[in-house]
Formats: sequence, C-alpha cells, structure tokens
Amino acid sequence: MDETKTMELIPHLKERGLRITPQRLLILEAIISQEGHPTAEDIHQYIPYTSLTTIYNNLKLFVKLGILNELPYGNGLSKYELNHSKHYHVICQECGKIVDFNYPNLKEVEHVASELTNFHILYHQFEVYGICSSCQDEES
Amino acid sequence: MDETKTMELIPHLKERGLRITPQRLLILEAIISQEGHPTAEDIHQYIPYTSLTTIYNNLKLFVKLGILNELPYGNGLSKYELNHSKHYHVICQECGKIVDFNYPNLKEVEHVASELTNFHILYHQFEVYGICSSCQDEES
DNA sequence: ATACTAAATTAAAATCATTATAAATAAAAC
DNA sequence: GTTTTATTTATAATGATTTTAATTTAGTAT
Repeated sequence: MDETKTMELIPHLKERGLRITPQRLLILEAIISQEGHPTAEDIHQYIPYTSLTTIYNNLKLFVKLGILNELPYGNGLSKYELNHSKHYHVICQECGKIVDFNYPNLKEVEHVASELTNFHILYHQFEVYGICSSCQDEES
Repeated sequence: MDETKTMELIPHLKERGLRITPQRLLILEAIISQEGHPTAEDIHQYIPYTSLTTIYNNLKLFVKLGILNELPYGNGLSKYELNHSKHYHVICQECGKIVDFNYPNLKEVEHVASELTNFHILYHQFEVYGICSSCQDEES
C-alpha cells in the first residue's frame, strides 16, 4: 500500500531526468509510512543506512520539485510532508506536534494581500498554535 | 518620536522587575526605528556596541513578555516585530522581505481547528508567499 | 552483458544561527 | 556610597544544515 504511493511518485522524478535510486525510494517511503510530518532526523532514524547528507539533499530537491512541502515552524528545525491536497496545520506549543485539519481554502485573502502590497502571490500558509490534548493532560 | 514609543515600553519592563539598561533601550529603539522586521543581525549592525549575545538574550525575553513577536519563516533565521495590533504578513520568496497587511481577524478558523483536533488554541499565524514588486522588476 | 559517463551518495569538515558558561560590570535598593 | 543581584559580555559550545571532494552507481550506449 505504501509502496503503491511511492511508485506513483516515480514518474515525477523520471520526467525531470532524475535517477531512481534506492535512497530516493526509501526517503519517500519513510515519509509516506510515517504518515505525519517527520524531520530529516526522524527519517534518518527510520532508514539509518541512508546518510543524513543524502536525506537533506533529496528533501531539498523534492521540495523544489513540488513533491514535498517544508514546514519550517517550531524550534528551528524543518518538518516535511507530501504536497497533497490543501489543508492547514495546528502546532503544539509544548511538544511541536503538527496535526492537519481541513478548512475551505482562504484564497480570498490572497487577493486582498495582492492588492494591498503589489506582490505577485504564489501561495499561503495558515497555522494555528495551541496545546495538544496529550500535553493538556500532562498539566497538573 | 521613536523615543516616545520606546518610553512607552519601559513600564512593561518595570512591572516585571526587570532592569532598565541602556542595551534594552537601544534594542527596542532599533526595532522601532527600523520600522520593519529586523533579524538579530540587523539589530546588531544598527547598534554594534551592544553584543550579539545580549541582543539574542533580550529578544528572547521580550518575546516571552509579549512585547515582541518572533517570525521564524524564511531561510532558517528569525525576524522580530513589535507585538502591535493584529495583522498578517506577505513574504517575498526571492529576497525574504516581509510586508504587513490588514485583514479581518480569522478567528473563525481557530474554532473549527479546535473542534477538529481537540487542541486548546492560543493564536494563529497567516502568511502569504509571493514575489515583491522590486524582485518582479529584476526578472528579465 | 560490459563499459562508460554523468549523476548521486557518502564521510568529513565547514557554516550559520543561536544558546550555554562563567567572569566582569552596573542598576536599583539600602 | 555600599551592597546585592541582574545583566552584559567574550568565549566556547551546540545543533541543524550545507559544502567539499572522493567514491559509487544508475542509466545509456556499445
């Protein structure tokens, strides 16, 4: 099942003349099977025989290709997710956990921003910050 | 004029038993007079006789006190702004410049997020990414 | 199948923003 | 003015990420 998803991504790589290496497949599988928003280090723990350098190189590459999104929020380290359908994020202030939630697209705000600032708008991000339920429980 | 704003912030410090040091006043003045979203390094260029360590210490402190907001977007370094009235940000993909714009508060989304994720919500951020007008001009 | 070549991987060192440490200084209270 | 304790500072440490340069390998051509 996870392998299916990984295989779907291969054409994206081939289209751009990139080589299909075991490491690239492992990195994609790692992100898919963790189902969350892993850091480079998380991925490395999952596939320890692939060097951290390679993981960083390919994460950067996949972001540039549009396969992944980079989420630079939180404690000065990035998390990564598949660039699937639009959604937003809730981030826990305590533990840094990121949870997805759906909400109608806020592209109206993009139009206003464009008019007010003369930027050529590409996309937006929306993050809600709070305390997740497990961290709420831990408060005495 | 800038000094007036700085002076308004002094009671915030005194209330919490913090000392009014020349360095703290300089840091606040630097942020106010740059009128933008300076990095720690920007501030240090502006007041080079205050050590970078002190600047980092106080930025962190001011964020904890609620006087400043930290904006961790962009190329792995933080920018800072006065925590004034609510607004949103447009960020240039090319040069990293941040520009403010106003839009009605999106707190409706917070309610939805809370219901869907069981987080205790504290606040939200919204950023629009694009290309600023100067960077648009530079494209041939 | 085999050899070739450019692309990819890797270990090691470098970089950059930020934080910790510990000694020197100075703000505020007496 | 003296004292106390917070603050500043230089220095070193940290941790995530990037660079470098040598080795390996995917994909193509033979």
